Amino acid sequence: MAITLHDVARRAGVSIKTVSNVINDFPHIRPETRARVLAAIEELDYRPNLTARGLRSGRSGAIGLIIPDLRNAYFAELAGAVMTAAHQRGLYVLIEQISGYDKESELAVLRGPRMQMVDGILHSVLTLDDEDAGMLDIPTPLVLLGDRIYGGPTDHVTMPNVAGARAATQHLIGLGCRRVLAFGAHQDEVAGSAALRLRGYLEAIEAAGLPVRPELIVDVHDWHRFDGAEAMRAVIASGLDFDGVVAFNDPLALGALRVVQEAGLRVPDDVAIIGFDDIDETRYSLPTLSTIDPGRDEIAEVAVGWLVERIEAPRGSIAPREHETQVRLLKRESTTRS
Amino acid sequence: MAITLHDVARRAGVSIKTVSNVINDFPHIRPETRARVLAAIEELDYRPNLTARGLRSGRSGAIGLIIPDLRNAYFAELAGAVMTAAHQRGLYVLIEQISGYDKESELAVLRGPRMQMVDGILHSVLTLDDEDAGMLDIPTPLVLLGDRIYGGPTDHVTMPNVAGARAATQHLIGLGCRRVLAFGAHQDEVAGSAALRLRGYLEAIEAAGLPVRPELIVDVHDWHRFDGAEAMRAVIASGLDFDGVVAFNDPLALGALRVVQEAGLRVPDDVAIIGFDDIDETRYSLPTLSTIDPGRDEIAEVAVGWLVERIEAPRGSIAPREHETQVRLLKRESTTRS
DNA sequence: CTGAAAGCGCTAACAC
DNA sequence: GTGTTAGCGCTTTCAG
Repeated sequence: MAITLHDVARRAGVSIKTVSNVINDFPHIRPETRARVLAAIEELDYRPNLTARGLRSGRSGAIGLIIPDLRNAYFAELAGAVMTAAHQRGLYVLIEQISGYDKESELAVLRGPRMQMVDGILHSVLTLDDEDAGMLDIPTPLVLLGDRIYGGPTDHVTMPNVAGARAATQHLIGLGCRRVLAFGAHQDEVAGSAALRLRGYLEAIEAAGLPVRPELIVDVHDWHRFDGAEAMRAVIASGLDFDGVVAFNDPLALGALRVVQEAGLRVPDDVAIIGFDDIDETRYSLPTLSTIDPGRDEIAEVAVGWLVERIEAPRGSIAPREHETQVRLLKRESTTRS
Repeated sequence: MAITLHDVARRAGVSIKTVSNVINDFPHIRPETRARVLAAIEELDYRPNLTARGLRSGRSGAIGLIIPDLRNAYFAELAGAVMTAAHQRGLYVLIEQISGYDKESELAVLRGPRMQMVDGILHSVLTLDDEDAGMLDIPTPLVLLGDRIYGGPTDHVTMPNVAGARAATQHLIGLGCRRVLAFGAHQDEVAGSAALRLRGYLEAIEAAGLPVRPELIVDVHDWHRFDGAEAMRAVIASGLDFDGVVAFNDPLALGALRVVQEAGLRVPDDVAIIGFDDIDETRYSLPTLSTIDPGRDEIAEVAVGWLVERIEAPRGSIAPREHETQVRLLKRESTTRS
């Protein structure tokens, strides 16, 4: 059996309350008493039982992080940033992946037993949209990540999806591209990153006075490297003519980059390619990949900060807030024509 | 305040024990009583308080996973595999990253407050070695991942580091390479993946009757893509002559791959390159990267299975076991000469 | 400044 | 089959 407060109290010749006071840095303790308690803690190698503390105080000291998939580098990097921000505040992070690409799976995780014991939840929205805002009005403090829910009941930390995709598309048009692929669309959806990035693409095309060509909008359902490669293979096999690619995330872009070059096209001279998210890998592909920096550390820092505020404030006392990070276009070799 | 067992019991007109019995699928409950309780649970939307259950039962339902760094794709992919294996057994996973590259940081995580509330720990060893085996004799069930501790007090699931590196090196020698770089060594260490992979390299060089050239052993401390690129830049700047690279992990190989090609060398014709770990990305680089498959899913499955056995068995009743996955050499373009 | 006692929500003995 | 009771280890009143 582990050492408890009682053992320490007995050893130090005080009551458990005094030990508890010392541990929790209560003021008004005589220095010699404190020293005696500290010595007892040291000698017995006492560690407080966090479960018991959690039961009594109603706080677990954990926050939940719900993300689509750790194998996606963007989310792994985001998870790392969230863990760093949380640890600085003495919290630990319970990561959950959304098992399926549908609303039921997503809500199941949010309401599941695992998220029931955390003090607050950071939820990177995958399929939920404005219609589902009501489902998010849960008792646990919640901060949403990613672009999808507007007018929701809680805080929302986003990256500038529309503006980012618009900037990326404008950049390619500025390079002289006239047949730019929107690569990774989900045309059956009205909200979500895919829809917003497509909107940014369309805005840039129209602003430049170019025609919107439906055949240049390529749907790719999953956003892994593999899917980008497969989709690009199909595009090339179809004989479609194109000279630029705005990929809706970096793995898609990297998969496409590979296949484009395999087909004998030069990047960026024949085809310019730009991604989205600035995962580490984009700095070391050949050629290096231009991309949109979503401000990952800033997202993590703001989101954790707001979540902590919500955990500490009475429920309902904080009105929904929104934070959008700054767009940063990172120009690398895949869009630098000599 | 949340709904408790008492609320359900009152609603159903039974005692809390009966409700508890229903929830825990005890036999010997009259069907109509069970139905009444279930209805009350439904109506009140009751969810058991896992913290209270944990305090009472001494089990939290969580296992800890200690890994060096989530930003490293290998560990992110491993974490995903571990979460899958754990969820199948109804456990959740608490991931912790080791903050610094030293024994103190590593032991601090292992003994820290967060790992104190889990039922068992999966620890992917970073800097600890045989000397530290004693430090691992902790009360919490523990299964070690990665190659380093021999004769330790607990189970150990490893990948064949020596054999893998030997196979990789032999593969390059078979291609005709005579000056093969060992890329990513930590020559100040005697244990750990770096030391084992170096040993495999040396074994293959000697078995082939080639001279061991110290200048071909390149130390690279961190194993990120960036470090691989920087180290390869230095190698090329130094004018060192080489025709093959056995990189000790995939990001190192990918960083090197990039810089080698930038310098005008062709891969695999001038320089053949092979990595280690089979991260997803190796399938989509240009050229695709040959690598060693460490059997990630197998590692996760065996490790979680053994950990669960240890959690359920009395402490000390299971003798230390070892499991080593099979070597699989994946030949891709970076080592396929026409 | 420190001690005694209550109780967070649940499970596990043991009655009935 | 079901109810009663105790207590997991801690924090939190409330006395003293």
